[in-house]
Amino acid sequence: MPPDLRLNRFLPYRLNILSKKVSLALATRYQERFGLSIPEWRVFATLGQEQPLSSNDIVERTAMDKAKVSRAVNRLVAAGLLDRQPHPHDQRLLRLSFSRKGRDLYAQVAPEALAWEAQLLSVLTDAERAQLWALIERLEQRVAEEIPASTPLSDSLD
Amino acid sequence: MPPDLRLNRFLPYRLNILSKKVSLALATRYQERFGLSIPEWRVFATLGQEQPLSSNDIVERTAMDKAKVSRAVNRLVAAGLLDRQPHPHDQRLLRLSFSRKGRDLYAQVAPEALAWEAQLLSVLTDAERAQLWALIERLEQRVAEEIPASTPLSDSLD
DNA sequence: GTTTTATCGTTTCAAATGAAACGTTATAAT
DNA sequence: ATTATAACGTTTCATTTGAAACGATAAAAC
Repeated sequence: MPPDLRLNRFLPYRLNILSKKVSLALATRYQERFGLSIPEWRVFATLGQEQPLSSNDIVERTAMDKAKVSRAVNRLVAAGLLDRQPHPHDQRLLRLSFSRKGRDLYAQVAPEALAWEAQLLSVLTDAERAQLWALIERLEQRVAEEIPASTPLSDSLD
Repeated sequence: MPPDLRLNRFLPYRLNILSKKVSLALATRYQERFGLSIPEWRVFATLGQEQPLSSNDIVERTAMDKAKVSRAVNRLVAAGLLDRQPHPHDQRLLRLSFSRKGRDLYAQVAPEALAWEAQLLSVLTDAERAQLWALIERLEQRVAEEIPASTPLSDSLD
């Protein structure tokens, strides 16, 4: 008797596919309209929340590899979207923040990202949306117990 | 006024993190206990559903790149887990199926994967689990509308 | 029947990835 | 104070990646 593992009812599989599709759909827009790669967008959006931030802060908040963050930050600085200053009290840290140009771009990108998300979530009722967040929360907390804290979540895992 | 994009309430972001964590937790087990990488596991599990399958069938079912599938299949064949035969009526196709060894391994791996998933899902009630599947289904269908059909879902997208 | 055109799986190659080593700066231990 | 240890961000380098080119087979067009 074969074990009853149906892939389309296997959570890791379905989550992976869903997550990829969502990322792909959104990434296409970032790329085409604003020239941002995914890692760049992640860094950029993170700074949209809170500024200034060190590279390491971004690593923690995005679960990206620090080399990847370093490269994305460099590209964003080179593109004139971020300012990078040394931290006054700790020379190891960077103080990353939006440049004027970065702030302007964020003001364009963020509403569009939100609108896109709203459109996606419009297939759900308010109650279902609330459920969704609750479920994600619970699952993430549960799975985090199995992972040594602060393990970088590499891309090669899916 | 800054746009109100809170990343921990932004679905693409949360899905990506959750998906990565789940994959990481599970991948660690596959790797340590059975020596299977993620792409290998994906191919392997897909064949667990249905046999024989061509490489292309696997590409369609897993949303993996065909080069990646090709390489994973080669490794699995080299490891003696799969049999690869030419298709009798179409020389372009391969007929991939479990070898004896592959079937034995699957009989070991699959129940463990299911048990792990059950443990993860044990934080949810039956009703919540049903909700989860329904939500995933709806979202995936919705987002699929924005993606040109059969776009390969590359890893670099997260 | 011959010639396109399409499909399948592999291979090639440039780009992206991430583990580890590194230089630099800060903190802890003695 | 000196020394050892740790943290931050960059760089190096071997591996993985996927887009495109490829050879081989099949189907379609003519």
